Amino acid sequence: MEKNKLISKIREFNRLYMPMMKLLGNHYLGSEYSVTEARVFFEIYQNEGCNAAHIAETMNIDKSYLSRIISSHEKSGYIIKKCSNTDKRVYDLFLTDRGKQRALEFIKNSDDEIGNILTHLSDDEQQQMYEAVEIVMNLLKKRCEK
Amino acid sequence: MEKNKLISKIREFNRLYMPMMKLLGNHYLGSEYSVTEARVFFEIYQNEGCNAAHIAETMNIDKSYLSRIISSHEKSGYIIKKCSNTDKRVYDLFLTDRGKQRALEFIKNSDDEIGNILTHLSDDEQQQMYEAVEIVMNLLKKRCEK
DNA sequence: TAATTTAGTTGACAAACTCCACTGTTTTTG
DNA sequence: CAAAAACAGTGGAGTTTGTCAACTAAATTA
Repeated sequence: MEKNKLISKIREFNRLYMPMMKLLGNHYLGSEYSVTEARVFFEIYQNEGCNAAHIAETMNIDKSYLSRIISSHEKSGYIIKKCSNTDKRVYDLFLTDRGKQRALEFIKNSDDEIGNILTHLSDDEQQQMYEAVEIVMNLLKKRCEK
Repeated sequence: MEKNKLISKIREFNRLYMPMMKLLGNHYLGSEYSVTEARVFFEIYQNEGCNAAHIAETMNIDKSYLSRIISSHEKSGYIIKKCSNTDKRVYDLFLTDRGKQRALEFIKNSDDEIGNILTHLSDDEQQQMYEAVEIVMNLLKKRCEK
């Protein structure tokens, strides 16, 4: 009963939130990258030295497709593949300096986008928003811990 | 200062939320539909009698691609196109009974997915979540009103 | 050491999406 | 009102994005 109310609230939230955050569509925030390409980028950014198998698993994408994306990012000079010391099949993945710079640009764009959505909020409302988001996150995270 | 904290909180939220809700990837909740195809469906569900131009604008997709998606949904017996009375270029779009039924199935799947995420929450936590989501939504909506 | 599994690559293909030119209609404007 | 411009939707042809299966080479298992 209560739960159904919550569920439909969340669906309602999703319908509002996703388009507002421009999280739908194929291009990452109007960049030249597809969402998938950008995510691969961030995956390495957040987890320097990870390998393709790890990315394929966490992103749940085809390894052959991923292999090509990685090659392409490498050709663009954004990432480098270092053959692993412990396993010659594996490449450890790193962002180049240029790649890190690019990641920061992406983050800046994303922040600008979000900032834009928040312009109308007073300091007090921003505070309320922060607290509410934190509550939601903490409740969602409890699941992950199990 | 405060605002930047809020912005990075929201980015953090997005990183957690999107994969958890399975809102990334190409297929709508594991259905046979692409996310775009499913959204066209919902757009008509929520706005019976709308036309293609309207959908193309709100979804921000190519009109020729949309035209093909609409044809395909029509062939599948999910929607019908009624030539507009007032403008012979335009078709008013409606879901068939079968289409409405399909929409309900989609919603059910989505609800199940969300329900799954919430299973570990106590009644009290569900209540907290509801209130927090509502706060966020109301704050976000203020923007839309302007 | 032979059999199996794993990381990554490649080729061939299919699905998703875009671009542009076009038809027929409506609206604008001179 | 007639010509021009704008608009809704369609179709052809292409690009991009993603999938599937077969393969190489290395690591693991038995």
